[in-house]
Amino acid sequence: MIGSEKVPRRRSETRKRLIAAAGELLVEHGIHKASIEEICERAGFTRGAFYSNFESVDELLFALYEWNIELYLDRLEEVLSSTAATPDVGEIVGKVLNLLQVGSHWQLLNAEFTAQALRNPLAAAALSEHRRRLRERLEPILLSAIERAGRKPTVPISVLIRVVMAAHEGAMTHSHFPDPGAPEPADLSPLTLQCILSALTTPDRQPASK
Amino acid sequence: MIGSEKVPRRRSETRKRLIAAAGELLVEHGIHKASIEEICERAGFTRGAFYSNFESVDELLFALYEWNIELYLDRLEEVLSSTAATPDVGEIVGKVLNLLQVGSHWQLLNAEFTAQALRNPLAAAALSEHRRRLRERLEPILLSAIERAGRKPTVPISVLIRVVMAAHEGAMTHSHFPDPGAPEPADLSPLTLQCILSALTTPDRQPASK
DNA sequence: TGTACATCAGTGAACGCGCGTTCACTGATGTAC
DNA sequence: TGTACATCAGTGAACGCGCGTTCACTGATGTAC
Repeated sequence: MIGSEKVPRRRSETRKRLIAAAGELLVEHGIHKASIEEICERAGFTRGAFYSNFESVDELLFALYEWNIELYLDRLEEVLSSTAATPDVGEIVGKVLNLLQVGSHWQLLNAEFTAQALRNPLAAAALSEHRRRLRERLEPILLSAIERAGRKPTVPISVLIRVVMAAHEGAMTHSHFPDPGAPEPADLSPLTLQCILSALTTPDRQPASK
Repeated sequence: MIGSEKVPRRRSETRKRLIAAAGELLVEHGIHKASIEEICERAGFTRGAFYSNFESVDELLFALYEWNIELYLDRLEEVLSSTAATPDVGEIVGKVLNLLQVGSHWQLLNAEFTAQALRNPLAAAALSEHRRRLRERLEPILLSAIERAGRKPTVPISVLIRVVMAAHEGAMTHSHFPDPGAPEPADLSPLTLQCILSALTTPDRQPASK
């Protein structure tokens, strides 16, 4: 009985190392340039180990994406527990969304998976599902932050959260390629979120903190 | 003298066909899965023609991106000339930006190049330059549309245009992966742009049209 | 205008290697009795 | 507790092909005289 857990545990450890190696290589020079041999070498296995754990490269890619979604959501939990007391709506939203994007790793993954999802329906479904889970988690936070600021949404909260997430993603992406000529805000996200929140909420009562 | 133009003209035709073939294959299954052989076959050449025209696959990819930027800007000109009379700010901006994104071809290119730009500084520079050119072209249009609506920006126009473009890109990307569960607006872009324009402009005088 | 020569874009055969895929195997771990 | 057997994760050698890269070539086009 202990044994029957031990074998799969080792097996899943191998999967994890292969997935992690694939993730590193994706960041370094893109998934599609990474060979199975390279992934296995990086993970400290021979190529046979790959075929013993995965059917195809695509299966590995999906596993990689799923794994990163879990990481993403885990980090979200962390961030939320440490910012719950922040009163300002724009600030909390920006903080939450930004802390998840430290470095460009997630953006790289996101860009590659978006490209994949635009032509592969299975990948598209995975991406939709990921966003759905993220929205689900963010909705109550956003709503309560808006309430604490003494405002209320003028559109359904589900619409508001989608607009916020989409605009934030665009702002993050664009912020990574700043205009060398114009000395503008390095990060467009706070301003963008502020626009959306002020346009799609309206004063309700006095802020709770006052 | 005529001849000295004729030879390069034929040569550039070959380049064009190779670039076009690479574009088709990028849309179909991603650039990195396309082999030089496949690109040449699609274009109706043998592999030698590739090496006669390009140093490397990367050079071809850059050419592909440049070529699409030209297409993009050309289509922009067309769209602008046919919508110049539209009075509503949000409408004109949305129309202009949306018409450029018919189908998902441009989004696919954009996603792949964004991924590339996140790790390759040369690609990043190309992307920045492309956005700069697009902004340059859009700025006066946006400004005059805002003026016609009797409003004026509350932030520098260069900031406004960046926020608009970034938010629109995010909205377009997210709109491609709708939530199967929620019956929400299929296209998030109009609402998003409306938010930004109402938050970052203020009434100036009566609208010109009234 | 005609002949001989030069240029050069694209051909297609040949080379060879990187790497995907397979598979008989090893040795560690678990199970039966 | 010990012996014999079963399972199964990962090994590593072998196969072979797809494809990147090279290069001597062909034939079309241009140039000189």
